[in-house]
Amino acid sequence: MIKTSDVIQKRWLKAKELSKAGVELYPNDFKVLHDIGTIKKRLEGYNKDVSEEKTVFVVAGRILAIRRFGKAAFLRFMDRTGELQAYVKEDRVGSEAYKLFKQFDIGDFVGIEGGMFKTRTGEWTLLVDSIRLLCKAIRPLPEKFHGLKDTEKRYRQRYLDLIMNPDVRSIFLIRSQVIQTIRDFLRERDFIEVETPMMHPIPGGAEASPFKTYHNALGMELYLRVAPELYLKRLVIGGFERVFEINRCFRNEGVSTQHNPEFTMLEFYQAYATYEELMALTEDMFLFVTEKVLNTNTLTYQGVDIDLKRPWRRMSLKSALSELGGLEDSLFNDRKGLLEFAESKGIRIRKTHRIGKILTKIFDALVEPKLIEPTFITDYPVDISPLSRRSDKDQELTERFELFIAGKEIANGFSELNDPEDQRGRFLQQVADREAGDEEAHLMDEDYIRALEYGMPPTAGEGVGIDRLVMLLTDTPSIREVILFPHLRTVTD
RNA sequence: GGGCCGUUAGCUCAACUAGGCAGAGCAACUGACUCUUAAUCAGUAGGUUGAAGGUUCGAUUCCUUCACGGCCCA
Repeated sequence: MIKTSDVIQKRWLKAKELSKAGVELYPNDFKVLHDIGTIKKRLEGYNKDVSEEKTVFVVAGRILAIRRFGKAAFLRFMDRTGELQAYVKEDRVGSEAYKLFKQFDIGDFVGIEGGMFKTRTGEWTLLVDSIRLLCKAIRPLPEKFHGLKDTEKRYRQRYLDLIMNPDVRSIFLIRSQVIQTIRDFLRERDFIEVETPMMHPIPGGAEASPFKTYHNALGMELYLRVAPELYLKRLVIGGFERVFEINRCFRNEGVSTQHNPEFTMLEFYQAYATYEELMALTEDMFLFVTEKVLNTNTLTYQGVDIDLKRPWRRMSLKSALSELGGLEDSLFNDRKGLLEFAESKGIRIRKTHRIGKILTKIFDALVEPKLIEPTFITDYPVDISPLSRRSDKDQELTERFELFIAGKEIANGFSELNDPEDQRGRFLQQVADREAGDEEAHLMDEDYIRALEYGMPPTAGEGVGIDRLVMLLTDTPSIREVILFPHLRTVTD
């Protein structure tokens, strides 16, 4: 035992006493027949007591509160489906059993058998015929009324957070449902779910710094993936025309309320589709998810109402910059003018940045926060879109969009570049950017070029940040609130 | 990386402004109580004030450094 406070000591002694009295502290032979949710459902509409003799429920859960009255007690306990009150009376369970029950604590797991009755105040309550210890808790739970508030403790000991804070439980239930609903949506459209490598010899698919690791037996450096993109497109080449993956990506950058070093991304690819079709699909998918999970298509995020009713606004990057960012059209291709404009707005730009990067820096600072209602920004410059197909209208632009909601980037999609020669050129430009000091630029991936040379059908693909989507749907301001175990520094106690 | 704020009993928080015995509620323990809802009543116990150093007769309080966290900025 690490820190032995007085409370823990006493509980530990109590457990020893129970054990000496012949009570098994950690049995596993109790057979649960009912859960709290089911019991509550069965009682809906009942006004009389459910016969305490005829209908007996067998449930288990963790004790959250005990109110003792000498020879009787109310206790509140919970299982995965909810919370229920139980009433333990000495004359019903027997004096021996009641004596042992007196040694049970908040936090202990118990198995209970009994019928249901309504209390004087009209609350359905389990009238206990027998109660049995299923697991003794040595440490006390946080206080019943204020609960657990300390943010650091909530993250480090998430199990306590989940026990004490129903809202937190609800966030992660919604997260699970969101992911499940997305799977349903894509499967209905004939997508198959795949798993591609987490460890990449050449990190690619996004402009980001990777985590480096080392494989001892192979004697080679590997990188945790920053995106699954290049592998998923290899699968399209292999004939899996509709694929998706929902899994972790890793980016070696700062942590903030919007960034966790590992985060969950949905990526999907559909052959013979264009970025236009994916925008429509995205609208469908998001509405499908909000209607299934939240039963609505309007959201409130941090006090701001957001209507998801389609069609969503679409603007080119250029018009967004001029209309919302106050950037004159004439500056769009004027690198020097852009640098001056950025400086006048207090936006720091690195000398090595090419025009596309400068435009996105300006966009991030001046336009992104204004995109509250769902908005697709389209037509991104080629030099910041090394994997996107060029636009037929303008060879310097790509068939690409990013989706913004509530001032956050939620999704990024494009018609895929399937011309191997163009792709090689783009990689070469990225390599040059890297040599010029851009550490996030792509590396040359000859294996991927070779795959493209076998031919990839016209395809469109998209990535959706699941964490940010869940933040939006659960109205949480920090990404750490939607990740069960967010990254924290280790602490030695 | 920078700025601001925080770290006190198992939990939630006081005490810091202006240095002077470290406190409350809940939880725990003892007793009373067979329909409670943050049950109630009487009593008891519980602290390396995040860590190290400094100033001082005296530091939770002032100063320095460090650790961890939160928010904002990059």
